[in-house]
Amino acid sequence: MIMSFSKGSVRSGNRAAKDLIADHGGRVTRTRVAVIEALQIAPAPMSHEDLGAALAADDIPHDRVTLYRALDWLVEQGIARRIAGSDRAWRFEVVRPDSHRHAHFHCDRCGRVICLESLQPSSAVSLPDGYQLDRAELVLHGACATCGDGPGSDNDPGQH
Amino acid sequence: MIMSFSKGSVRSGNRAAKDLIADHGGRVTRTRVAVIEALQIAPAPMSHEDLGAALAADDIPHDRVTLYRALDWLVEQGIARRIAGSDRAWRFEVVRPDSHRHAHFHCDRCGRVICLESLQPSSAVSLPDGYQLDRAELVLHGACATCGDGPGSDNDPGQH
DNA sequence: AATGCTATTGCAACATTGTAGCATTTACGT
DNA sequence: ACGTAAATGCTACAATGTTGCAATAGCATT
Ligand SMILES: [Mn+2]
Ligand SMILES: [Mn+2]
Ligand SMILES: [Zn+2]
Ligand SMILES: [Zn+2]
Repeated sequence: MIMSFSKGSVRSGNRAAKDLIADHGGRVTRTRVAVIEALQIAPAPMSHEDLGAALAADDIPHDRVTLYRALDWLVEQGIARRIAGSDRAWRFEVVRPDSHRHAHFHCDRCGRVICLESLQPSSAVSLPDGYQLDRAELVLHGACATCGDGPGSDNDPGQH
Repeated sequence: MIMSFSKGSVRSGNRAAKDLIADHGGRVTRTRVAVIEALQIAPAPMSHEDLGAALAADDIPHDRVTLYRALDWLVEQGIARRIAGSDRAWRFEVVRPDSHRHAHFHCDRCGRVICLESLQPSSAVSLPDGYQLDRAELVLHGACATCGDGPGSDNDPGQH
């Protein structure tokens, strides 16, 4: 039997996109596969716009709505995670077996978001009676290394 | 000399809206005053939509855009604070002299947001080199007391 | 390999939340 | 009471999603 690796085999901890989809009882479609693979190689959470551009760059035909629905499904299935920034655009990251929930840094100048894997929102918070905690989102705001350089340099380096 | 209190004199710690505006060098306008007063009596952060409804209920004519601009100005001046929920709508709260930045709870079922005044995002986080922290936003997600009651009761009690 | 079922897609229309430009009005210092 | 810049109130426009529905295409079965 021949074992073949999917073309973008990426880095350790990532499962083949197709298997991941099939194992969750979904149909393996062009857009789903492409989105998972894009998220797996991404160094940071990607917005819907980022993903659309990534697919386009790979000549993968896709529809805006389909992309939204693919992402919804991935999140429902626990394959991806949704992150709300301070702009109104969600960003997505693939859920890796090793990594847990973590905080994010959102650069208010260029809009880039980076993962702070080592910073996990403390879950031991006391809520009012009757309130049920599902998850905590911690987003730090400020200027990233690139943007913080020149004082007052509010550049927008392509990335959004 | 006669000392008159503004009609909605509200609760301790709140300054008269007009003074607050004037002290920041702004012009005292209908919408600004109404927004501040609405936020001062509000038990929880209000969305733009909430505020529009509140003004309408008080028969205060206002324009959508003007409301947005009033809120922008209040935030710029540090009179109000903007909170990003997980829906795409910002919410606003007045900055009281006593209270500091704090976390919020966002009910994913009814959309209500409540302040967790006692929970302040820890500011002692270590960021990558060159990153500059401005502020931290911590939002807890789950079900509020009202929504958590009946299992699976995803009601939407008017409040959004 | 062809068939059938239904999960997904693709398109067009719509919804929500916010911005931009610009002529008109209004707050307020004089 | 006046003059003037700050705010307003329109009308458009932009960004980000969602809904409905007919057409398509995965994939299990034959
Ligand atoms: Mn992350
Ligand atoms: Mn609050
Ligand atoms: Zn940046
Ligand atoms: Zn609720």
